[in-house]
Amino acid sequence: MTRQANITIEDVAEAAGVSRQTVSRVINNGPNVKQAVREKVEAAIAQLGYVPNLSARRMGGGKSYLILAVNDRQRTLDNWQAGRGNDWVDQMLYGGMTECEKHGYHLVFRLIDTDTESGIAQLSQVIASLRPDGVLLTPPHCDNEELVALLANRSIPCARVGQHDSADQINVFMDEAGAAAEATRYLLELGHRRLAFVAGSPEYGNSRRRVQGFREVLAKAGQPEETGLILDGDFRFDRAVEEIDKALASENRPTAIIADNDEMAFAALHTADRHGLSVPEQLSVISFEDTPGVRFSVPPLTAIKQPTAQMIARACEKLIATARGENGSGNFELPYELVKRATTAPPDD
Amino acid sequence: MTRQANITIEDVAEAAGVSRQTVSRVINNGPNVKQAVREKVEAAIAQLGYVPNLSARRMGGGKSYLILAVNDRQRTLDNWQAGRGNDWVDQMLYGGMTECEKHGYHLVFRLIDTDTESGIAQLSQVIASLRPDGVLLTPPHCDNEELVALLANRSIPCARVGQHDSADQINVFMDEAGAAAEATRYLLELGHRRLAFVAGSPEYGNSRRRVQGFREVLAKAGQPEETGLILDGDFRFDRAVEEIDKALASENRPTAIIADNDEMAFAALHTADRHGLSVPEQLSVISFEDTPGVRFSVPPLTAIKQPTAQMIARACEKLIATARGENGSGNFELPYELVKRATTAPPDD
DNA sequence: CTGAAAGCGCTTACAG
DNA sequence: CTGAAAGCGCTTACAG
Repeated sequence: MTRQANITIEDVAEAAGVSRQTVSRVINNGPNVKQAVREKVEAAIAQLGYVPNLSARRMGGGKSYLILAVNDRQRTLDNWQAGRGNDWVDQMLYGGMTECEKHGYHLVFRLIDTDTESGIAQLSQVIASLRPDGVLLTPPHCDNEELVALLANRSIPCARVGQHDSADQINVFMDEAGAAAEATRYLLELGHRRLAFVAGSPEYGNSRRRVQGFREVLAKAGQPEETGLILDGDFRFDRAVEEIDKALASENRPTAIIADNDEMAFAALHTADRHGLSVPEQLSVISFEDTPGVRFSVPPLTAIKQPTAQMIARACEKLIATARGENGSGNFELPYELVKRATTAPPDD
Repeated sequence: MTRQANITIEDVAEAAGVSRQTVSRVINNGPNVKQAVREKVEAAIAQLGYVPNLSARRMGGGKSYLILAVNDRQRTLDNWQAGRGNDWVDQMLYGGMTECEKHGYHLVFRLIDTDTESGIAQLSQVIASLRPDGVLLTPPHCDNEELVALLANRSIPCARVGQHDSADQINVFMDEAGAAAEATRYLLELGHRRLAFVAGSPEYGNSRRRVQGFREVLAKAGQPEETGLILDGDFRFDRAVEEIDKALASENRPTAIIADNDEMAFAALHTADRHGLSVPEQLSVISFEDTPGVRFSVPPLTAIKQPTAQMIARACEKLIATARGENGSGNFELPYELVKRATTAPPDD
């Protein structure tokens, strides 16, 4: 093991008997290097244990080899603080780090406010400081056109995870409306006729798309208006309990509930219990997330499993391709899965 | 909002009518700047929306404003892949990101192999490339003297989270032996006389310390040798099931089990069920972690709650202090907590 | 208290 | 196919 620190491109050049420039070509896989020279340089690099200094590369006008992954600040912090875990973040890191590593990139994870004004300030700050080669926006930031415009203005490639079909960019998503539709059809097939959808925040485009998928299936099935109740949640337990409580207390209470996330699905379980309704016999529940708690819940929740890690990985891949001068933009849809567990069954009555 | 991109120190200097040097003094809170000049510069910075370029700062010989947080590669990846969540990582990010942000630092999270040879290679790689101002090592890396030596050799401050009392460094930890002792005493007080401790990997110093705390309490209580059974686990479910299975099948089966992590505690719950033993009536279980799944498990697990986020935050704080030229080294013990839930009770027989 | 100079380790045009 | 020059945006000594 070579213990000597701070080996520079100059050291490699000297050891290989070439110019600094040629070494640069080799480490950047540039053209115009004779095979013999390339090998000599590579040998010197290996022998000295040379690793290019990222800051210098960036300063030289090259790339930063940094991908910035941005997530919703308040929700992430809340989840962490409550010790609730945060599977979405875990899967972001999983998909993002492994993909970045593959290409010699580093992933920097950041939390940014949902409020547009401070979000803009925070994002400007971090991109000015880090100068990432690409920025990855997740919900709800992926729906924020001001953030997207800021990035465009600074000529930083942007990947929107959870955003559909916006032009000239990298959009990675799953078919949210389709997933909601599939969950709805499944409940219909089980025989349910009074369904409720506990929506998350309308700030999230995905929430809107799911509500839409839910509605369309019911309309197509020729169900009357009151078949599909929309409850206005905000992704949180307490608010969901309130809304579900009212719904279950009504005369024509729903026999099945689709929740926009796990926390609200737990709220459904909780509220059903308070109303003395057994799950799934008297109330079916489907969640729109599939975090670890879901599988351990009692009973284990039927849920839509999102391809989070895969979406983030794809976004990073396309961002890196773009940084390399290839055209990475496009729309990439990844498959979800409806995982049937123990909270869904035909209605009792 | 100033949309102009790439504002440099030169622009600020010009706007404020001072030299680049003076601006540098202001942004680095250096001495020797007249109040009036400082204010003029600060106004220019605010007006232009100037944010220093990190790469340039590093290149100029300054700090990188990067803290590298290192975690066990294989275990982290396994947890993520299994969709099991990873509360330790979440809490690392929570404590690390918030603390780093406070000081204008960025946290970079990295996975490094436990195997010393590739671990060394990966760590050299990433520090040569990123040049962080400090590196934070978690178990089991915090116990790896080669890694610590590598960092010392490169003059990069190192904080060991989970390492106790190593000289001349930043060590942050909780009293692992004390926590194991407290859990053990609690079981003894409940009336248990045949206890088992499912140990994690001996690669982890903390595992060894806990086993020690467990043994000492039993010895002090004058319990005979066979009172405290040590089961050799490896933190994983399957292996723990095997070991616990054997223990529960024995004639003098333990009436209480302390597991070195949640997964093995779940294994205890699972195995108890297979043996027709009810928890806590016929078997008490205490876990040495307190991840979200634990609170949702049936029954909810009694557990030692580790101050993970706080330890990481403290480590970052001390690393940043050291980077600033202050002496951050020392030993910092943070408090744990025994959270009593539903898996512990007096023994039945 | 303030500024002019040198240099960090690269890459990007530009020559040859 | 290869090299010499310039420059990226800062900070660190060094002058004054």
